[in-house]
Amino acid sequence: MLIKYIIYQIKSIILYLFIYLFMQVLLNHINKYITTPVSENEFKLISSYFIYKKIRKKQYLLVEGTVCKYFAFIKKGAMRKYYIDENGKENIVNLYLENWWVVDRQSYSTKTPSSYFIDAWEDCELLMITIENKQKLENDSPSFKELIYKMRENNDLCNLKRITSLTNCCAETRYNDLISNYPEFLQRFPQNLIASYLGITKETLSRIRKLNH
Amino acid sequence: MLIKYIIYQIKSIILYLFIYLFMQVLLNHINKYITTPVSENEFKLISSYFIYKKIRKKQYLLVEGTVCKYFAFIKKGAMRKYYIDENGKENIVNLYLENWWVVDRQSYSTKTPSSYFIDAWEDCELLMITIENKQKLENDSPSFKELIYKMRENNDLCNLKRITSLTNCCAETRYNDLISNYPEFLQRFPQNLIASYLGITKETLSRIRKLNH
DNA sequence: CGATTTTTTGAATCATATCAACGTACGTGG
DNA sequence: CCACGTACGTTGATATGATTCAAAAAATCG
Repeated sequence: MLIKYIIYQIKSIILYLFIYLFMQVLLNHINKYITTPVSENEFKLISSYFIYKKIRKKQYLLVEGTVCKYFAFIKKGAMRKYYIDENGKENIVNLYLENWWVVDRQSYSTKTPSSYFIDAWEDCELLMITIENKQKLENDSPSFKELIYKMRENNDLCNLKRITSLTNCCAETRYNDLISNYPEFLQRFPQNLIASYLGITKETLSRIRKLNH
Repeated sequence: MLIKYIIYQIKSIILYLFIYLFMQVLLNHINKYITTPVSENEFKLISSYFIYKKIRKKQYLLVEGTVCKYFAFIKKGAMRKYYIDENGKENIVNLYLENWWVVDRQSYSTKTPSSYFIDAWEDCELLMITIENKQKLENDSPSFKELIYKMRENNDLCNLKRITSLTNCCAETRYNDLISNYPEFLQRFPQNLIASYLGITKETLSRIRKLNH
């Protein structure tokens, strides 16, 4: 019994250390975006709200028809957001890698069922916070609030760029721009997903790549 | 002298009444978006920060290379946001009508020079607030803060829809969707602007309209 | 290794752009 | 108020870019 107890204690200590280590990644990320570094105390507060979760390839973070409950930070892995159209085809809306935030803002802010699926393309390690705790933390931690604000500006900017790109550029330009902005995408995602994200067919993408040498 | 003074006073009263009337439009707009109606006092506070301005067709609200200083609410008229590409062609980014908010968020939030022009397509009446006063007002007026938040969610949603539409729909579908969402666009903007907004040529738009009978 | 997924290739087809010309509407100055 | 010029819209012929479909080749996974 004593041994069992000791093992249990050791396990929780290890778990605690792990989470602490994992949160360091988030801390670095936050400090990169905000003006004054996060204090020790504030960081403890932030840490207390996050949960660490591993999800395996193909597992869902969000399923169409359910309300988005979590804001997730990708510590490790790759994810995708997509919807299934009337022909049953998957349409990639977003691709995500390490240090990206994943959420369906529309669903969580209006509390309505999502029209998207979000799943893990690779095995993932996530740092997650519930939507309610995110609100709380935004009120209690200026740094976190600033981060959320900046991430949102960032996201907004990306969306606008994407609209401009889709409106005025041909498939080849869009592909080249994507790869120069996110070269890792090619190694981490198959070409058919990238093609879908760009709004072109996999055949077209294959031909573009052939021409590019 | 006395007469001059009286005239001056009458003028300012009239001006005040005008502004008060104009602000009613904004009040209605705000109440449509927020949960609890704006109180008398809060509305007075909001009113005090706005300036009323008429601008004539073709006049600029924002010029490329300058920093966006105002948040503008269109009380009356039509505006457009566009950029000029390397070939000197105008590319329409957004079209705006009554009760829309006009701003270059990227420019004002990063305080960097804008890459867009915003001008009046029709003679306009605007209710404008400086970016600094907008921040102040967001802190002092919960209703205004809620409005800004809601408008932003809204904008976000529109951008996402536009990305999906550009990625997966053909020109005809995009045009039909636009017209069913904003039927006024056709009466207020020439087809070449609408075509540019949709990312198609004016010839293609003309042919689509012909087929639609 | 076989099974499955992903990528490539070719041919036919479709959607949209381009270019050039003409038609129409509108507003301004004489 | 008319005539003119400018801006806007339509049409046709042709070119280009991207899709579709089918099949084979290559890569990946258990």
